[in-house]
Amino acid sequence: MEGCEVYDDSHITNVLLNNERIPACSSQVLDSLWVPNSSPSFHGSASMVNFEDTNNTDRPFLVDTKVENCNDEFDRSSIRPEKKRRLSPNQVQFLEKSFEIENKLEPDRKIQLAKEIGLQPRQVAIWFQNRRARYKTKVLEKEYDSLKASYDKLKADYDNLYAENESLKNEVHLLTKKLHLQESSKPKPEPSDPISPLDHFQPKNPFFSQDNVVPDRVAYKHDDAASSARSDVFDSDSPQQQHYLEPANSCHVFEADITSDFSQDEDDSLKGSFLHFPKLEDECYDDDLQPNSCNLGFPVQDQGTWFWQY
DNA sequence: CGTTCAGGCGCACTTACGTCA
DNA sequence: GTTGACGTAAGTGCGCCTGAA
Repeated sequence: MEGCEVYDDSHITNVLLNNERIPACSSQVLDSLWVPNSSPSFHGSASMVNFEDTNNTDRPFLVDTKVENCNDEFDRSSIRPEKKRRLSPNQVQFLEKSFEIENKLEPDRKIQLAKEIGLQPRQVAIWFQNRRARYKTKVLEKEYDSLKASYDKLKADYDNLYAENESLKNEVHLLTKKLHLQESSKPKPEPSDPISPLDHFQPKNPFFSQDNVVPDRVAYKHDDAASSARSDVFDSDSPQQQHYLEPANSCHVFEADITSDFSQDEDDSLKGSFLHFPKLEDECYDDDLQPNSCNLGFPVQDQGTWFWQY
């Protein structure tokens, strides 16, 4: 490896002397700092002492290093605190290359690396530890970005489908209204049938309501004239049409007919969600309710063939 | 063979320093 | 010269594993 000859101890020592701005201290001083039996916690820092800094911060984890014969006229400054030193670019480059090969350290490899770049094995271990943490953070950030992009795309798709669904529901409702108006113009049924089929149409349907008391449907009251005109056509007492009492949601238009087509099980399983369907005005992203907001009341088995096509 | 204990390691979290705008 | 943001070396605490007693 090309770096091997670069990172011998003497080189690192020279680097410290020349590049770490160590003033008139002899190499003896440095040698004293490389004593291998110093506290294990500070092997690394001991090799990276910054003699220029005379600020003595009270960091309990920093070993005070005696520096002898170092032009020191101040007694206090003869006791130097450990200072954190950045690894040199060459050391970092070497460690990076090693990290690319294998991001975990075997003990032998750690010692070997430490020798080659003139660091303490503990420093190498710490560097790998921090490097793994940084790598993990980057990976997590990438995954987050990817997931967020997926979410945004799905949400856009959902919003488009929701809008399309609303449009279709409105269309269905208008057509239904038209159909019933046509039927109402037909001859009256036999006297034996006291309740006209059209009577099933509850005036409480938001689009036909006259005595609408639900606050969020106040807007429909502006259409009182029209709805009162229809109210003489539609009877309001049919119990079969209680669904229309539900919150304003045009997707319930078909409910009466559809539920009659359901098997009993399907009916039971779906009733609850029909009865709790949220208002149109609500942003309805609830997972439990969402499917029903789009099914228009059609049987589930039918939806499978056309609704979830993508 | 099972248990205990020390030592090492990795990870998450934190602190403090160095650098730069 | 000061300050705040940011990157990073290193400390701390915890859990896990392993080998020796």
